[in-house]
Amino acid sequence: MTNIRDLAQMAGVSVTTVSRVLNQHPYVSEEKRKAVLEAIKVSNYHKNINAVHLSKGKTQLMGVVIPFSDHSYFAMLLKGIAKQALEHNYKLVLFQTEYIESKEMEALQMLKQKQIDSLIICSRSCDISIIEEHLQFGPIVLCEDNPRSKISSTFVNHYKIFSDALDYLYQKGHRQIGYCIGRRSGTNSQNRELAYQHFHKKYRLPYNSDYIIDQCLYFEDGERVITRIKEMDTPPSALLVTSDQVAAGIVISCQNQQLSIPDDIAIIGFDNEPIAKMLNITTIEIPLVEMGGNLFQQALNRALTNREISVKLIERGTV
Amino acid sequence: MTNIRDLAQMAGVSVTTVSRVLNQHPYVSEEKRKAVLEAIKVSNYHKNINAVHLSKGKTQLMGVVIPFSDHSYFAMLLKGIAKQALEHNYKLVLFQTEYIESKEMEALQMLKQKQIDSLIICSRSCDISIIEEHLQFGPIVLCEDNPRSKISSTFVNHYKIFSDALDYLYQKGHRQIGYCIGRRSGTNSQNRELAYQHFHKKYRLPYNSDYIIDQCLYFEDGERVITRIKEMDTPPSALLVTSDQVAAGIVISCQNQQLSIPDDIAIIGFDNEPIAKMLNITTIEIPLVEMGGNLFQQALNRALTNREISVKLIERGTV
DNA sequence: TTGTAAGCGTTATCAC
DNA sequence: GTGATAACGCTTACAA
Repeated sequence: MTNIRDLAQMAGVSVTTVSRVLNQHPYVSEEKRKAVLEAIKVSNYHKNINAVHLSKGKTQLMGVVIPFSDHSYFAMLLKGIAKQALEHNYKLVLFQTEYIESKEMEALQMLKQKQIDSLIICSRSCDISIIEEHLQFGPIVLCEDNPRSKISSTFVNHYKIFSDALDYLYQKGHRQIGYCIGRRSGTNSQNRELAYQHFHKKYRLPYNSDYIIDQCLYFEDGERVITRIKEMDTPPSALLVTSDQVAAGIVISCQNQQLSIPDDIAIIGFDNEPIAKMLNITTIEIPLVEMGGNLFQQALNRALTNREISVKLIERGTV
Repeated sequence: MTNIRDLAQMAGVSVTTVSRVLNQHPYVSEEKRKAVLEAIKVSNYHKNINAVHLSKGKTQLMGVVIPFSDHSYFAMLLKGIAKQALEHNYKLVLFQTEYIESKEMEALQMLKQKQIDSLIICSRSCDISIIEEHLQFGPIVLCEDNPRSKISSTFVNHYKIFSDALDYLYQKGHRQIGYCIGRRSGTNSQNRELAYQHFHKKYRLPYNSDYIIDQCLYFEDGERVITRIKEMDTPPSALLVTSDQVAAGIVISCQNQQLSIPDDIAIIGFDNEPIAKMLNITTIEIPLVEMGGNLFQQALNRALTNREISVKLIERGTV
């Protein structure tokens, strides 16, 4: 492997001059530039980027933490991040954590060790205080509403969205409303649960924890939801489903099992994915790709910013 | 940022000893080890991994090229790769190319520049000769059947699979068979097209290029397929659909448009995703996660291996 | 416009 | 067991 010193020797110049040519800096005579370029060509030279990284203390690598790479919500966030990354000449290092805390720690570890310049955590498992401790090693951004934290974030107000959606269903006459969620433990999930509790208090409705169905991540989970609902003595008349994929699975399951939508059960999905349009599912549009782009921008800066993204109810045929 | 030299000074030992402790090498007295460990603790020291990379000439980073991160086929391959990566203490650098050649070139560039140790290309855009040229910089593996090439690969025999599936449909009485595909230009796609042509020759069936429908990637593309088929004077009686997602979209579309499956049109999907089971779709099971794992293994070695993975027809209700 | 030389933070070789 | 010291390949003051 030929290096910058070999090049300097071949071209009969100093390493500085070679470096200048390599990084298109000014103040190099055309003559020497050509000599260097020639040397590069004949030697089939390529920069060792690790040396650059060590020297500069930067890697142009950004870490992205997601629990599952085959889940549409995260895939869309990732799409937005990847697009911005490309434009800004950053590469992405992917951490697929499956919500295992130790895998998330590995990402933080890499930030500490300077292998990545900054970190986007799309869904967090480990404690917020641990994240904060790592802030000294580089920008970290989250995709959740964490007031009074020192961490930048892009988020939607899940409390408000859930409240509004529940109100909407209430206006439509629903009194027994359940919801489906991926996991119950995240910040976003907890905000939703809070909204759910407050809703029941506000309208003095009986609170039924059976109506909260978790582990709803993929299309096929919709089947389980319907099976479970059919077993209930007093099933909910409406369901908030925090993923259009799952909502779609529910709709299909209902077809298979002769349940009528929205008469037997009303459905509101989330995200407004194409599948929701196709199946005519009422949903709450969340601009995930845009959010991904915003997360990237925040990770690029050191500034502390918390940006709320607004959403839109798309009324279709499942309510 | 404290470094290994500071540590040596603090602990009153040499950098070598510190390095030994850091890398758990033998031949360090318990006494000095403790001193070093103590220094590490009080100084909040962390290795600069870039220096390690430079020194070792390796990064423990593996590149993965996929066209779309929100496509289930690639998401599953990625899942398998990520799992192995974790076990072998490798991190993944993701290149989302959208089939744009220049983005694939960036991945090759990083291999050249030693920022990644090896590269897995799940779906290739650029010429095979370009890949071969880059083989000198590190292992590159492909996910396609490229006989007589010097490139390692894990693949399924798309020619044979397609031939068998077409024969199967022929036995079931179908004479007008079409197929849906993502793009027509990849090696895998061309093998399938070849099988399709040979099938028609073998049974002396009229060949109708309208029966090949491309750009079929996502669930929602199923709708377009059905729209198109309904416009045909002599529509196919069966469809090979190279993705269960699209097959599922087709099945739903048929429901919406009062087409009966398999009477009006028979469907065979690919991959055996959960959605196929749920919608009772006959499909060809491809162990994508396992293939991903195998790709990783090959990328880890320098040996040239070409491994064919076998598949299985899962008979359900759409044929 | 050009070059010298001092980093960047490790690992590896070799002598003691 | 231990420690100098030379790589690794690049960037960047600073000097000329």
